[in-house]
Amino acid sequence: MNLRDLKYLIALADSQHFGQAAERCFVSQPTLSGQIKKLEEELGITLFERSKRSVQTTPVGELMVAQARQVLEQSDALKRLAQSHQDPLLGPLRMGIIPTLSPYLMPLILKPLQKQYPQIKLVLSEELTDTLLTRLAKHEIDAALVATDVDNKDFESIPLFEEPFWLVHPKDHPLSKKKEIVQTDLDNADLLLLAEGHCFAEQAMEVCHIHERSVQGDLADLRAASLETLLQLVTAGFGSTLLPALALNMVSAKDKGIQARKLQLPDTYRQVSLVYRRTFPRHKVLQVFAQLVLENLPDSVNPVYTPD
Amino acid sequence: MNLRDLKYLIALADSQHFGQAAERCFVSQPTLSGQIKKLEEELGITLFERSKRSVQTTPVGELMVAQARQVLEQSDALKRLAQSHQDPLLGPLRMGIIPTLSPYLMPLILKPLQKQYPQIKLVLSEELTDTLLTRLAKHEIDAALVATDVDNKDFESIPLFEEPFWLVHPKDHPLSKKKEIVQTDLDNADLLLLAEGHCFAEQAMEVCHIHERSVQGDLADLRAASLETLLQLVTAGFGSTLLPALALNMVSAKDKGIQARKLQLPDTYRQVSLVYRRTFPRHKVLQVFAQLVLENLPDSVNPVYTPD
DNA sequence: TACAATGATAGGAAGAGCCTATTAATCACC
DNA sequence: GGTGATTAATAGGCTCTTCCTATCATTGTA
Repeated sequence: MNLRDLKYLIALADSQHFGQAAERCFVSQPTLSGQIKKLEEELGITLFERSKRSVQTTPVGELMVAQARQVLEQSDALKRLAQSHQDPLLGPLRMGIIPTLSPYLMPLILKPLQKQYPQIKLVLSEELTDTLLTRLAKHEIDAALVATDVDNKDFESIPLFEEPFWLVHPKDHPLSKKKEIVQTDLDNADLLLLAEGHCFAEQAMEVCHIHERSVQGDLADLRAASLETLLQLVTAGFGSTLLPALALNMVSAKDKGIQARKLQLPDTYRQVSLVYRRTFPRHKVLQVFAQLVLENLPDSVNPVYTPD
Repeated sequence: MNLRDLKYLIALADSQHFGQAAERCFVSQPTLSGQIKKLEEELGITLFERSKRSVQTTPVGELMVAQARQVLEQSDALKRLAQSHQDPLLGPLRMGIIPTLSPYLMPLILKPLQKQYPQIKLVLSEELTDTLLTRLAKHEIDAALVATDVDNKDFESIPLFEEPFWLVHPKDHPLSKKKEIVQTDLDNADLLLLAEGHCFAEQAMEVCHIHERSVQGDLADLRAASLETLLQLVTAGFGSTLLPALALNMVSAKDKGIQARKLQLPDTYRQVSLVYRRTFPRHKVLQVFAQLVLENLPDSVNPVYTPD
């Protein structure tokens, strides 16, 4: 049995005429005649009572025709469903993003995204890099915005921008007297950093060559769960911290008692990129997304993405 | 698109493994692989995200799979429906029957039919021969029990039995003194017959060689609408009448004031047969029906049907 | 590093579907 | 009553699809 056969069946039931039904199906009369006969043999029932001069659907045939219409209706629904999903921009885009980026990047792009590409339905998950990559591998998310180089042959990355690190300390901190922040300053800055797992902490320490011992709280549980908390601690005078550039909007807006200073050291930034499975079929939507991020970045970061 | 393709799609979605899915569909892995690829191209969407090592259904793919299940479910329903109608005995048998036969034959066969073939659903229509044949041609009924030879190349007949004519008259009628009824007696019998259209009246006159003038009521509206009415008239002394043999059960049971006598004239009977369209596909159910009628006839009629 | 597993590709064989031409039967119209 | 038109079925041949086997490329594992 075949969808085509069912079309023939319905055409013949509608027209009660082999020739006309064949025409409606764009085949010759012998073709339709033969296929109907085969269908009858396969189903084991007579669908049409033929005289030499006319055709009439049998009562059983009517039942079959009604059911055949159901089948074709469902298969048409399938085709329509497929058609409505041909646009790769359409459908949910399940995006993971790290916590040290999400609250500062997302406000910048959500509105433009909604405006320029209303068909893209962004579903966000805020989690640590490891979790994101695991979920990416499990197809639970489609892509992730992370700040680490990903070395996995299943994944590919689109580098988006470089985000410099800034030092943030209370205004009455000894460092506020210095014009420029140099390497050794960091070692004496009473640094507060995020808890384990946040790539930002490790990256900051690595690229800024900070020794473990320069960081507070390893033992005293003074490592914070979010940049927000961290900033609260700095404001309260517990020490200084490093923040990624995008997080600075928050600082300037909120508190006058603290000071933010761009590091003048080389390579003190992190690179944010969009990671996705090499096999992800809707590559287009990622390009669109990357492009849109770039168009809405502030000057405090350096774009690196170049669309093909 | 094809029902087979949808089976492949579902198998692959279920097993997430080309080889296993192919096995489940009794085809080789390259076959399934190729067909899935073709289906994806036809639908214009990626149904599965393949890495070198594994397969995963895309979100759009999941939608398609769900819809494909709907299609296959409906097509399975069609097959089941067909299967359940393969028995030609099954389903309604729309039977027409003439009024001078129905009330006497049907009581004899309905119970045995119900008992021996409970799957046959008899739908009865009681109408004059002409109407029955018209409806038969229009496929409104499947067969008809009539008492006339049908000469129509679209129709075929199964002769069932010969039903003799009896003369019925009041006990105090002059004819009751005669031992045998002969031709000339009929001309003086004050015959009452059925109204126009009933084949029985015409047949009776024809086979018994009755002259038009021997019949009452042509002008005085004394031709009755049913054999029941006719019998009432005879009982009331308005004259005599001819009845088909099966109708005699009624007479003997009801009234002692009248007398029924079998005609000893040659060929004074009518032949009851089962008429159907030559093209009617469920010939079997008609044979079964004819056989059953025969088995339940009283001795007052002569069976003529011989099953093949 | 060799081997097993997996999906994709190539090439050829078998089958299904389709078309044209024709037949057989019926109907309608002189 | 004969002739042409209409209609469904059949025959024969062509084409496209589907399928198989064999093979390759890649990846993970022992």
